[in-house]
Formats: sequence, structure tokens, C-alpha cells
Amino acid sequence: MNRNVPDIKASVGRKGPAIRAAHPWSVSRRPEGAVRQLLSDDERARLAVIASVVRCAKGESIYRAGEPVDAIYNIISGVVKAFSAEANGSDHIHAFLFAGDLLGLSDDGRYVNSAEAVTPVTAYQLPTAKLQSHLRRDAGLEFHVICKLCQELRQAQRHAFLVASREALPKLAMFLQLLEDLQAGRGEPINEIHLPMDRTEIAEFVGMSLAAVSRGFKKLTVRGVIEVRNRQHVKIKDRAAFNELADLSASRASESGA
Amino acid sequence: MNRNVPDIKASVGRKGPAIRAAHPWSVSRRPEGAVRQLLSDDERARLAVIASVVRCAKGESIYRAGEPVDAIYNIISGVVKAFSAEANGSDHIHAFLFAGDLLGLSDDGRYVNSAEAVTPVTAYQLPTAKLQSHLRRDAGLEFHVICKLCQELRQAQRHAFLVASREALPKLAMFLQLLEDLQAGRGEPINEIHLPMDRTEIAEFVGMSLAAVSRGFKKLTVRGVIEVRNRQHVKIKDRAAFNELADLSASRASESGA
DNA sequence: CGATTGCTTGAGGGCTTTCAAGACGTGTGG
DNA sequence: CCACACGTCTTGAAAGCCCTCAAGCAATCG
Repeated sequence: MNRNVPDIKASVGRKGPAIRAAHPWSVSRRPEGAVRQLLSDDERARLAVIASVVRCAKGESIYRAGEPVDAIYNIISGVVKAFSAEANGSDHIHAFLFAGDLLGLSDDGRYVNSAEAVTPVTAYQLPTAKLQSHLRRDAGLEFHVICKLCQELRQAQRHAFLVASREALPKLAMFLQLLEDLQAGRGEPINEIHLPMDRTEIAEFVGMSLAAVSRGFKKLTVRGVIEVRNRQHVKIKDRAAFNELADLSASRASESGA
Repeated sequence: MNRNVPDIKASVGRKGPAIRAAHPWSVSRRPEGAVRQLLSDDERARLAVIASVVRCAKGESIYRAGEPVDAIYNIISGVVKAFSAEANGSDHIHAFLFAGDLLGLSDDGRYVNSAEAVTPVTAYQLPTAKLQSHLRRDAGLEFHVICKLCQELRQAQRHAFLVASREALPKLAMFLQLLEDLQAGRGEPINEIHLPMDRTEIAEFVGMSLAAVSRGFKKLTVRGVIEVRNRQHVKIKDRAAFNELADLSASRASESGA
């Protein structure tokens, strides 16, 4: 990864770090919740002062678990996986992170998981030392970080819910629903779901074997629930069946009126 | 639950809301990490102004998923479970919360999960409206909330890791290790692990059937890994075997030098 | 002391995992 | 432009683990 690159070109047209999340305590009428850019142009500009832009090729490591924490990252473009290594050699992926997400969760001064680029990635690097002193003086900015953390916490719970499911089809349906929601939250079209990661990474995220993921997609296709255009693009054909699978265990409180 | 009780007696001797967590960006030498009270007496006193004390009996509901968010809670004593209902009727427990923890995670103005007292509970109730305006003016307090959220995020990831495990024994070992760590973090003795929840709740947390939990404890006992004094107290007899089970999948980076 | 709740234990079935081989697709070199 | 080679994905068969259903046991409370 190219660290501390004073990349002028990349900064051009960028306003600075961006945090996408919903305000947890206010109600919105928009279908996608209230996912939006939290930071004002001014806040982004102030953060840009302490940030540098880094680029990673696909598969490149951003940081490793156990390393001393020197910075947290804010993704500009691309997809990152946060994972931890298991004893048997394979990894367990905690989360996929997209543009507007923060990563670099730490404990006791060290990263608690590793991060690696799933696609080519551009990100702001925010040194913790500078960031912390910056945060202490800016309550508004801090509040936005709180909103973002709340959102990540919800995602983590949703992920735990997903992996807790024992059957393959509900798992995959929930996974696709998760990606679809994120895609919608980013304002991208959702006629098709984009899967930037490969089947192995999906398996490591949902907690199944690679073979089971393959079989699951197959079965969903045969049943007419989804249509796999290619390995990166999936379309929901039977929304009712899809929701039934995805909501089988996850009874989401979306229809609770007033 | 008794809401808005101006409980003078409960407030006596209490300094106000307390948030226990580790500072994510600084290194500590203490074995239990740096888990400590984050708020200063002054901060706690300022929060106490907007807080009221609520009490719940065992099994009582604190809030339900889907309800409009009016307050978040800070546990003074007792244990709370955060859960969401599944379609089949049983629940999935996201987390057990102890003294010093915050609960009341929300999305789009509504609680995203339900909370219920596992034991008799005393907690501060902090109305979100007042809290938010309070937070906006106090960067130091906000920073502590950020620290706490980071900690909850780690817990959520650890939980996801736990439920992702497919075998019963590693799951239970990780669960016991989790409780032990929390117990140590609270400064309580760890010669014995205290299980305030019943077997059903353990099953709903680790993502197994009640029967499997029972069988798992049995097997751990037979193998001499643990000793079950009674249903609420477990002792680790064979630490090596225990760690082998718990760390089988969770390779924690605790021995990385420098 | 009896009843209710919580926990344990047994047997059969279903699902995923594992191991392994084959198909697909992509990128490179001729 | 085609052929080859590699990595990725799919598919098959046997085995293991936990789940479900159900009955028996223990502990708690009135």
C-alpha cells in the first residue's frame, strides 16, 4: 500500500473525508432510511488537513491485526474486507466496507482485525494522534462519528444474526439483502445486486464452506428466486420468495405502524 | 418497568451515569486491558442532571424493537439482554449487558432490538433529546461515548465470531471466555465464572439448541475442562484444554510483542 | 409437600462439511 | 486469433454434527 502519498490529483474534486450513515435518533420518511453524508463541507475540509490519501491494489493489506494503531481509514472508493485469521488457516470476514465507511477498529492501541482491499481501494488515512486532538475540539464532528459507529454496530449485529442462521439459503438471502441495502444506501441502482467479492470471501463472511455457497446460489437459481448474470451480478427474480427466506429468522420491525 | 422515578435513595451514593470501556488508542500494561470508568466525576454529575433512575424486575421488558426511541439506558446494576425475535418464536440474543454498559441502539428513530432484564436491574434513563443537546456541547463526553461504542463493536464482532463456529464445545468455551473477560474487566474475582442467565438464554446467545448447550456443558465436565458447581457457577479446571477450545478458531493477537 | 419451571438425556433425521474431481473463464503467449 | 494454463467455481458422494421431538429428572416456589 502506498502510504503518505501527497496525492494531489486524488484530492482534486474531493472535499475531504466523508462519513455515510443515518442519524440514529431522528425519523425519516425516505425508504432507504436516512443514510446520507453526515459531514458538512467545512468539517470535511478540516479533516482533509490531517488526512493523506492512500491507494491499495486488489488483495493488498491495509493493516494487520496486532499492529500498533497509527491511523484509521475512511474509504473513498473500492471495497475493503475486515477479517481475522482462524487457527485452521482460513479467515473469518467480519465486514465488507464501502465508500464512506470508517475502518481501523482498535483495542489497547492495536488493531483488532486485519483489513485488505477486495477491489482497488482509495482511502483517506487519518493519524489517530491528530484525529484525537481534532475530535476533542469538535463536538459536532464527534457526534457524526458516534452516528457512524452506531450504524457499524447495527451492521455487526445483523452479521451475527446472519451467521447464526444454520441453513444455507436463508444465509445467502440475508447476505444478498444486506448488499442490496448497502447499495441502496449509497444511492446506486438496485435492479441488480453487485458482488465485488469472490465466492471464497462470501463463504468466509457468511460462515459456510465455499461448496455450500456455490450450491446455495445454484439452488436459489433453480427455484427461480434469483438470476445469476455472472459471478458479480445477481438479480432478484422472485421478491416474495426472497424476502421469505431472508426474513425467515430476521423479523425486522419495518411494518410497525406509528 | 418503573419509569421516571425520582428515586432519591438510589441516587444517594451514586455519582451519576458511568461508562466502562477501554481507551481504544492508547496502550496499557494492565492485564485486563484498560477497562475503567471513562467519565470524570464532573461529567457524571452533569449527566445525572438529565437522568432518572429506573428499576426492572427479572424478566421485565425495558424497551421493545420498533418502539420510538425516547431514551437510552446506562446500567447501574444487574444484567440485561438485547435480543430480537425470530419468526419461529424463539429469540436471538445479541448481547448481555452489565453495569457500565449503554443500551438503546436505534435506527431511524426506533429501537432496533428489544431489551429485557435478565436479573433485577437498576439503570439510568437518559432521554435522547436532552442527551443529544448535551452531547453537542461536550466534546469530552462524546469522546467517551465513542470509546464505549468501539468496545461494543468489538463485542459484537466477537459474538459474530462465536456464533459462526459450527461446533458446540468451541462455542461454549468462547462464551465462557467472554463472560470471564467481562468479569475480569469489572474487577470481579475470576476463580469462578458467574452465569447470571439461564441455559435457554445461553442457547439463544450462542446460537444452539437448549439441548446442545446442556450436552456441551456435560461433555466439558466429563472431559475435565470445567466444573459446574451449580447452574450459575462454573470453574475452569483445565486451562490449557479450555484455551485450546476457545482459541481454536479465535486466534487472538495478544502475544504480539513490541 | 405438590406443582411448575428449568434442565438433562435418548433416538432418528436433515443439513452442511469435507474430500476430490471436473467445468468454466480469464489472461497470457504464440 | 487461437491455444494453453491457471485460478475460480461447480458438482458428486460419504461422513459428522447438531437439531427436533419427546420423555425423564432436578430444582425452585408457594
